[in-house]
Amino acid sequence: MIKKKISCFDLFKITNSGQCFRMYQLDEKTFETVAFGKHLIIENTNDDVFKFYCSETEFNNTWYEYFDLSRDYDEIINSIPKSDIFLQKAAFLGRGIRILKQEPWETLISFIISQRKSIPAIRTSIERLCNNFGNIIENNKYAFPDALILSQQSEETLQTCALGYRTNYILKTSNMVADNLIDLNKLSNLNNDALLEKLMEFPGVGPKVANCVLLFAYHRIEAFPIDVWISRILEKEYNNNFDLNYYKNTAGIIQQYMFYYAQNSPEYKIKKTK
DNA sequence: AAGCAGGGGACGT
DNA sequence: ACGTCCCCTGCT
Repeated sequence: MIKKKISCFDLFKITNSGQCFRMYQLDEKTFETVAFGKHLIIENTNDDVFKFYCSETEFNNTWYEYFDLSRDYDEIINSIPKSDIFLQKAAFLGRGIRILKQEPWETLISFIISQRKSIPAIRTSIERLCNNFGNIIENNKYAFPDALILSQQSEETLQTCALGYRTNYILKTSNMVADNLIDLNKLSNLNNDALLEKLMEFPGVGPKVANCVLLFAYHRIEAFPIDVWISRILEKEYNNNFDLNYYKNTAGIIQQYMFYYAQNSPEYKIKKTK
């Protein structure tokens, strides 16, 4: 176990930020996640003190980068202009969210699944995928299955993970990666535009999913995925006149604050037509 | 308690 | 620019 003092690190908000789907809250102060084939438990003992239940080597080699701990998020929040009242508000609410650096393969499949699904439904699908096809790590904890294993499954077998019409996307994408038509780990040296274009070669990957993979796996902080929640914000708060150029270097982080605000504010709950 | 609407889109037409 | 793809979840 190692103990760290970290500011701007809110595990509850990260768990519910919609960028990862395998992080769970165990009790008031304890969270767990599985990533990179490792199971991690973190305890938020008080204020900004955290206990990571892993070796120091594992912390340094895996989790430090995974949780983006080298970045100063307060500096980013402070750089938001006072005139942007909405973002001030959203950043205050979302303070503590960090942009995770997740595995490209897992992120790609997760966000293909995400289309037209609610977050709990996405979690269910991914959990079944891991339990059914992933390597066991320890009791009841399974790694995210690799492309080869998934490519060997039949449509019927994959359907047990409640993937719906996305089954075919995932099967084809798995085949492309298993056959090494696109090597996800070698895409890191592409610039944002080229990377986006490359990812969109996978079936079921359009601009939104590709931008999520850019941001949450390749850690391109400039990526700005626009989903239904963000477009509601851009319409309601900015009258569709949001100047993204102004926030170009931190667009992805700004996007997370917007998303979190939309998810947690009553005025953005889905309206029911009576 | 069953039935219905809607959900972090992409794709073919 | 539109309808359609599928199924889980949360509402009534």
